[in-house]
Amino acid sequence: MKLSEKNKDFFEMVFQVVQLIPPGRVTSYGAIARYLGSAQSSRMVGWAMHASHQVPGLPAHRVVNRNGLLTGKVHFDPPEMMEKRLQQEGVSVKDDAVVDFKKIFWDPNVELEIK
DNA sequence: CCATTGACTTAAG
DNA sequence: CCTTAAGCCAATG
Repeated sequence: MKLSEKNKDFFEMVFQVVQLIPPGRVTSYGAIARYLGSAQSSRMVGWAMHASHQVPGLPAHRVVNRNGLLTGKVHFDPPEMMEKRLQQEGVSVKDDAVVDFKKIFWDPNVELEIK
């Protein structure tokens, strides 16, 4: 093995965490970033999500911003699919924002435990 | 190679 | 409540 299977570390990690998000729950870019050790580089998580198109079955709709707003909904096939899926999983969305966001917030740092 | 942008976040006014 | 500014790192032109 040489320098072939590197790169994508961050992306892979993001995808894994996103897929680990349980139904009816949501998380934020910052939380994922922190879990990955990028703490303040929540933007990179966003970029990773931008590349999520190469990962089918990725529940990107469960990832919202710190405000619980569906900021990335416009990047979905039909933008309304994001909130649609969330509602489908039992997550109430109002005005492009997740209702009781704090309650259904899923923090990988907590749920996946910190070591 | 430099400049701009981006699915973010926090702080300050 | 809304606007600016700055920090962060990668991708794109």
